[in-house]
Amino acid sequence: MGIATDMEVRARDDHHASLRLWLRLLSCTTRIEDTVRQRLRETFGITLPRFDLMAQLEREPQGLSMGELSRRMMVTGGNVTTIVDQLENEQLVQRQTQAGDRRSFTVSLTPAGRKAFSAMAREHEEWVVDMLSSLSERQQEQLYKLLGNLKRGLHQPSNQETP
Amino acid sequence: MGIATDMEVRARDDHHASLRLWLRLLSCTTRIEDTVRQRLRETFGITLPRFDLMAQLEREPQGLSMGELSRRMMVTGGNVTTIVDQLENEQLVQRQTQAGDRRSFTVSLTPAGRKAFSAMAREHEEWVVDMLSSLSERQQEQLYKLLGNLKRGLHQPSNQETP
DNA sequence: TATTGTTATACTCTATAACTATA
DNA sequence: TATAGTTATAGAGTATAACAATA
Repeated sequence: MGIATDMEVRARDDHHASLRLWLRLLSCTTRIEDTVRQRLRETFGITLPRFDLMAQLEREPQGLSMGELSRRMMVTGGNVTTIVDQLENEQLVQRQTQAGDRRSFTVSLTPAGRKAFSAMAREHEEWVVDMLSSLSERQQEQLYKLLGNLKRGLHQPSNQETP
Repeated sequence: MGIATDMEVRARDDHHASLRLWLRLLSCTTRIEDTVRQRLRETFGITLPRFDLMAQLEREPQGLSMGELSRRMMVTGGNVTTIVDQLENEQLVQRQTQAGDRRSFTVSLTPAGRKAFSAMAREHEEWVVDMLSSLSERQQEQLYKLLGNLKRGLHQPSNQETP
């Protein structure tokens, strides 16, 4: 499984502060992500991509097309087909044909899927709350804001060919 | 390639603030990591695990055993064997037999490996500096400190069975 | 027996590309 | 022709387990 390399160990004194920051960011995230992944598997026998797909559907009770799922998950279509096939086998999601365009389906959670997802989401949230609990509410807010700035900065690839 | 799902879209109003923070953390990290991975491949034809292994060796000029590499990279031994095999084929690292214990080797960078790594590391650092450049120096410091707190908190699994 | 490392194998996640059926 | 989705395949990246050589 691997519970996260401590990549931060790579940082050396002569490295730029930004690099140290990045390695620390990577190290924290990987550690949390690996824990979540492992617990989702152990507790619910589900993988992160499948959990994510169900989360997408939970937000859209009216359902989503395969293409829209593919776009939202930033994953190519073939992969969505595979995940939906699995979840459909377990009767957690359903494909419904669309009137109007017979090439396309609407995928949505089944009642069983909604129920299963909500149990998983509850646990998942507890894990995350617990793992972040070493930061005060105020610190979490600060972190949230800083990451917001970072994220906005990443939006434009920031390849400003220095003129 | 995939340049990072925007997982943050999963966050909903009724979700705990910690969950939103986690999704944002994941989203930022994934986006940077995917970019780095892609550029390492395009620019140097190298994967992240191979880059990481070379980084480990660069920090230890006297070399490391396979087992120690496996521990530091938090990856099982078979995988280290594969990576070292590849890098040895390209003459970037070398295995040297140890006097004293003939089961074990010392792996270290060759001069060519040192040279190649230092060129890659320089570029890599530039990419990172650029991607983080939307944050001021002061903001980066703040972020670094907050993540330090978080990381310390993660060290003990924080499974404090609430009494 | 225990340890170091290798080999063989499998599974998850992702991508690309050829294909089918509609439109 | 173009689009929605599927199938087939490949390649990272990881794990486990059986194995060989040495301690």
